[in-house]
Amino acid sequence: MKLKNSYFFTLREDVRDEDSKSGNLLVKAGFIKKTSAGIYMMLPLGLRVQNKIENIIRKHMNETGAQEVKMPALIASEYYEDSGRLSGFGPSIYKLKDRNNKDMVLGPTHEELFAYGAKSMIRSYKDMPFNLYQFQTKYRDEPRARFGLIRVKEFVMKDAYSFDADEQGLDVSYKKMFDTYKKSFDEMGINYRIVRADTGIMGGLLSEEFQAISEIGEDSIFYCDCGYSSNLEVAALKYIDHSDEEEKELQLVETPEKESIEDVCEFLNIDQKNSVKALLMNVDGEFVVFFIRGDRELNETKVQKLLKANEIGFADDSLIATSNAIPGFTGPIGLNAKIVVDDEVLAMRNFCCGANKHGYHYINANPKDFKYDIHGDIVNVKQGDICPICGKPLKQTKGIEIGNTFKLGTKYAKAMDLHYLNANNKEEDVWMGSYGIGLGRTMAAIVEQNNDDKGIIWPINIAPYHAIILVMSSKDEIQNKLANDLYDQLNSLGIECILDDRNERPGIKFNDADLIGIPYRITVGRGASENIVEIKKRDEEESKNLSVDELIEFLKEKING
RNA sequence: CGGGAUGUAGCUCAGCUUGGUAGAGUACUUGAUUUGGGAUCAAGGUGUCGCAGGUUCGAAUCCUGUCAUCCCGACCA
Repeated sequence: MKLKNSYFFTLREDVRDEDSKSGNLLVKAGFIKKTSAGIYMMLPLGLRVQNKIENIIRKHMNETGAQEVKMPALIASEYYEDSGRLSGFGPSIYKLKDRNNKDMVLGPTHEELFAYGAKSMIRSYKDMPFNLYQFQTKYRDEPRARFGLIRVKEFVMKDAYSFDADEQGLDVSYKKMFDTYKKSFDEMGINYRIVRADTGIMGGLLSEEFQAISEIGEDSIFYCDCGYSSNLEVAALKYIDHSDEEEKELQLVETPEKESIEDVCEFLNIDQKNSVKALLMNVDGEFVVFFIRGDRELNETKVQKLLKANEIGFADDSLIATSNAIPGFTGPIGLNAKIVVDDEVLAMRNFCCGANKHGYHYINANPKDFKYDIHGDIVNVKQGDICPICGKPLKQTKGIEIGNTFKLGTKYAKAMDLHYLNANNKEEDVWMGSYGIGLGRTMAAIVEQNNDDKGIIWPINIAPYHAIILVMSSKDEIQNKLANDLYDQLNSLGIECILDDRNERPGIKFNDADLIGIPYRITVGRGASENIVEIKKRDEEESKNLSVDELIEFLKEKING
C-alpha cells in the first residue's frame, strides 16, 4: 500500500465515544469506524488484520481435516423454534419478517443450521466423525454494546461443529478443536488462559473458554499454579469446615437500627466471616431467601443451575410480605419461606444472623437451629479463597473471552432429529460439539495487550503489514527511487510493505507509523545516496543503519524465517 | 431495562449559570519559507448548536418531550 493515493487516515486526538484502549486506538489509527453503537466499518488496515486472524485459524482448522462451509445469516425462525432457542435467546435475537410475513432471524449462532446440514449426510455410524466450520457474521442485539470491538452487535465468528457417533468420539473431536485453538492463539501472540465456564444458553456437558488476559476483561478468572483455572461464574468454592467446633448456646441480642451486615458486625464486634446474611430474592416469581456468609456475594449462575431458574432478581415488598422476613433482620431460624442455604454456612458454627424480629439478631447460631429446603454452592469465590484442587491460595485476573469450546452432547440432535443407525441397526442420537472464536474481539484483545502511549504494537503474525517504509523527503529523487525500489523488492519477497510517500513532514510519518503499529519501520533519508537505510522495530528503542542488501537479508530472515 | 453523563465545524472542545443571532485548537484550500519526531508566515472556506415542541420581541443558552452516544449493572465470541 502506497499511502499517497490510498484510503488511509489517522486521527490526532482521542475520540470522545471510545473509552477502551483498543477501541480508541483502532479508531484513531484508522482500522475501524463506528456507524452506530456496537456496529463498525472494517477499514483496509482493520480488514487486513481480521483476515490474518482468519487465515491463521483456517490453516489450523484445515490441518485437522475440518471442512469450510458458509451458512446464511438470514434464517427462517422455524429452525430456532425447533431447538427451543427462539425464546431462549430472548430479546438478543434480531427478528424480522419478509414480505410474505414469514418470521426470520439474523443468526446469533448456527448450531441449528449445522445440525440441519449434517442431517443430509448422516445415515449410519460410518458417516462420522466429521467437522464443519465457517467464518460468518453473527447478529446479537446485545443489551449493551461496549469497549469498541469487544462487545458488538454484528461480528464475524469462526464457528465449528463436530459430529460424532458417541461420547468417546466427541471427546476426540473436542480435543482436536481444543488443540487447534491453542495453536491458533499461540501463533497470534496472545496472552491467554483456558478456563472452565458455564454452558449457558448453549447447553451441553462442558464449556471451556479461552480468555485473553486484560484489565478491561468482562470475566473474572480464578486460577492456581497447580493448573486449576475457572471462570468466576462456575468456580467452585472450597470452604473451611468448622463443624468440629463446639456449639455454644443460641443467644438473642438487641441490634437497634443496625440493618446492614457491616453495621451489625461492627456493632457486635464480630468478623463478617462469622455472620450469615439473607438475600430476599424473586426467583421466577417465587419468594426465595438465600443464606450465605456475611462477606460473600450470591452467584446467579450457580443459583440458576441449582434451582433450574431463569430470572433472578430482588424481591419486592409484596413478595416479602408473603413471609415473616424483615429486611435487615432476616435469619434462617423460624423463617417461613423457601430457604436455600450455601454449603459453607452449613459448615459454620456459632455465627451471627438475623432473628426475624425488628431490632434483633442472634449470635452463636448453628445449622441445627434451623430448617432449609435446598443447599448447595451458591456464592462467588473471591481473593483469599483456596484452590479446590490443591488448597493453595487462588489468584485472580480478568479476561476477554475470545474463544469458547462446548461439548454439546445430544441436546441439538434430540431437538433437531439428528439420528443415525448404529452397528446393531438401532437408532441413536448424534453427539455434537461447537467451537467459536470472535475475530474482531480477538483483534481488540491483542490491541489491549500490545500498545504503548504512541499506539498499537502488532505481533508480527497478525500485523496488517510487516514493514513500513518512510520517505523522509518525498521531493528527493534519490530517496524516492530507493524507497520505491525497496517497496517493490520486499513485496515480491513476500514481505508486506506500506510505503509512506506522502508529502508530509517526518514527524507526522513517524507518529503515524507508531500509531498503526507496523512491526518494522524502514526510514529512507540522509543515507539514501550511499544506499543506507535505517531500520527500527516498533517495540524497541534503538535503530540501526543497514545497506539495502543487508536490510533485505535481515527482513527475509526475520519474516520468512 | 435501571443508575450516571454527554450531544456545538471533519476531530477535540469552549460558550449555557446571567437569553441579544457562533468561537478556539486541530484538520482542510492557496502561496512562500521549511523537511530525521505532529513546522512557520500570509490569505481563505467551514455549522439545521442532535431533533421536535414550548416560553420570549429574541433561544446554543430557559422549559417539556424525544433520539443518539458513552460509563456502571444483568448477557456473550
